[in-house]
Amino acid sequence: MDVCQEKILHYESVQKALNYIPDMDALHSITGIFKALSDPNRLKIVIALAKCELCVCDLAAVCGSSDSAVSHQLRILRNLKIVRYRREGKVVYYRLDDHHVSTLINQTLEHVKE
Amino acid sequence: MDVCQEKILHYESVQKALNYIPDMDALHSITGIFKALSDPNRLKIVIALAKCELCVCDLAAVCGSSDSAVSHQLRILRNLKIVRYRREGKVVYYRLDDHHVSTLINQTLEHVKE
DNA sequence: TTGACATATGAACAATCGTTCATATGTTTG
DNA sequence: CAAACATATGAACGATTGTTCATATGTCAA
Repeated sequence: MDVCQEKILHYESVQKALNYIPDMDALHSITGIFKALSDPNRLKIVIALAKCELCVCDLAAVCGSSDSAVSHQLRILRNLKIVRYRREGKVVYYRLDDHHVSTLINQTLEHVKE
Repeated sequence: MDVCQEKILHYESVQKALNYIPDMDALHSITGIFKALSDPNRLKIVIALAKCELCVCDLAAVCGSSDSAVSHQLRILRNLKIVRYRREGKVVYYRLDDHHVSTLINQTLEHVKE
């Protein structure tokens, strides 16, 4: 693993730090999760789903936004495998699919209380 | 706390979920942290600083980007009180300032290993 | 089949983001 | 003092984002 950078003041510290930087794939999957949780409406969705299964129009009520906007956001969360869904007639129920995200959200909610 | 939305299929579940949604201020400070960690270079910076104190040009080497770009990113992290710094002559040393973020990063790195 | 309903999707738009480049600030050394 | 160096900042740019609106899909009930 080469570091081709001309100006480094503390070479050993940089080498040490680089050992902790995940590879590009892992890095992108982490930032993907964080980006998903960086939008207020998406965060509301995930917090709500961390507590109970809900359908699209319920989530729209939780977020205070339109069904369409929520559906778009859910697609993003679906693609990231953060949520999963099941259809029951006309209604589609969503819930969390990633236990890492579950614990992340629960820990975050604990931190907020402090 | 009123819910003024015309279409809700599961009113009780929505009410229950709403109890867990933090107020707007808390919500924005959470999404602010997540947004900060949603950029690959900023995440690299924070991971590196979770392990050791580093100066700007060291961090540029860690990220593989320019000093200027890193400085801009550090300003964002500073404004969010995620990092703090100390000046020693010409060199400015950065380190993490928020223990919530420290534990968040360490837990995330643990999750990556699985 | 037709209408109503729940959800999904595509296009388009303003807004936000992260970089680059040029330049400014602050510090040390000669 | 001036020159060199480490860092910070402002303007500008293309790229990405989240919403809205219109429309499509899928399901049920009459």
